[in-house]
Amino acid sequence: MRLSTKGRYAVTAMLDLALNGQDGPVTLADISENQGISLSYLEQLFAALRAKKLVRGVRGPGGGYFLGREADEISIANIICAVDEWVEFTRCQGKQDCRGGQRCLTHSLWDDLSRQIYDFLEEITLADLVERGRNSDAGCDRHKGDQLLDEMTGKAA
Amino acid sequence: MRLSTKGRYAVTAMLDLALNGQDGPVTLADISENQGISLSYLEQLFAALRAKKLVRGVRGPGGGYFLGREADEISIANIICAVDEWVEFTRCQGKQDCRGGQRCLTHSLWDDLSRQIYDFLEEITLADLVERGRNSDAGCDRHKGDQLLDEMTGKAA
DNA sequence: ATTATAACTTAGTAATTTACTAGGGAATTA
DNA sequence: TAATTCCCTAGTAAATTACTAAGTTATAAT
Repeated sequence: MRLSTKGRYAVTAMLDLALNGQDGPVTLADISENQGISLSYLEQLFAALRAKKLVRGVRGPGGGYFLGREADEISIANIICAVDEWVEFTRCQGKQDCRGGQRCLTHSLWDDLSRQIYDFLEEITLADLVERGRNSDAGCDRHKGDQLLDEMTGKAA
Repeated sequence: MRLSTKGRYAVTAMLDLALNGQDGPVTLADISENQGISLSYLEQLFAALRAKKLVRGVRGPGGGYFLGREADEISIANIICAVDEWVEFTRCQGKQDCRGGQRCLTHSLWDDLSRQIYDFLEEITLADLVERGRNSDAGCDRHKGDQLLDEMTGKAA
């Protein structure tokens, strides 16, 4: 089990697709600028996401990326697993002896926890996040950037 | 938000304390051998845990470490935070502009998720893990270490 | 057809984090 | 006094992260 900034990059990039992929594909160049992640690093992340069919690429001019499935069919666990490959279960696999059960016991307790976290993240989908964000008026502090923000998001001034 | 092998080390070490700290303190040397973590690395981890009052050290011969509070008063979030210092909230803090709301929106959605994970881990205590492990018969493959393990966990043979 | 676009691929690298080694000091017990 | 164990600092090898560079391939527009 692992959860790092790499996973965060992947999730926010996928959120970007979920939010902006309605009318046509989203280019990595766009995401790069939106999220402040280098283009080439994004390409690496998306290679992993593509391998797990979480995104679908379209080449050529006007191309870009779509979500590989509906947003409510993609869990956070799916995304994290794709880029962080957390198959880090410590079920003392033969090699490492159990040191009288003590090490093995704590490992097994950790595995239980790891499983709980996985199940938790498996239940949260991209669609959930977008939906909850919409409801709770989650946005940045609306102080001075209001006009600019409203212009871009299409709200009336 | 972050969750790495460092956090796992900290949690399993704390589990070690919870399991073996009933009758007297547990030495880092014991934990080192139990968990297969280098002594000096453990000292670094415990420096962080000590700073957050999650453990209490006793010096001198016969010394070692106790839990700083009762096992049901120590959450997994407490432990992870102590060693991984995940204060990694991306609430675009003035410096980084919002790029027309787009970056800020996904960041805020991530923060929501991060908060959800935190709340989840805040609800799980060391005592919970130990208890659930006992109930679900979580141990290693019960082949040869049975008697020894049963002795330690106090089960009848 | 040619050209521009944007996905794909590979190799290399700076920066950071992880996990450890080494060498001590300070408190406490025997 | 001596042994033990926590405590502290500095240095370092290994791994990971995040990026740069330099391409190739597929597709759409001209």
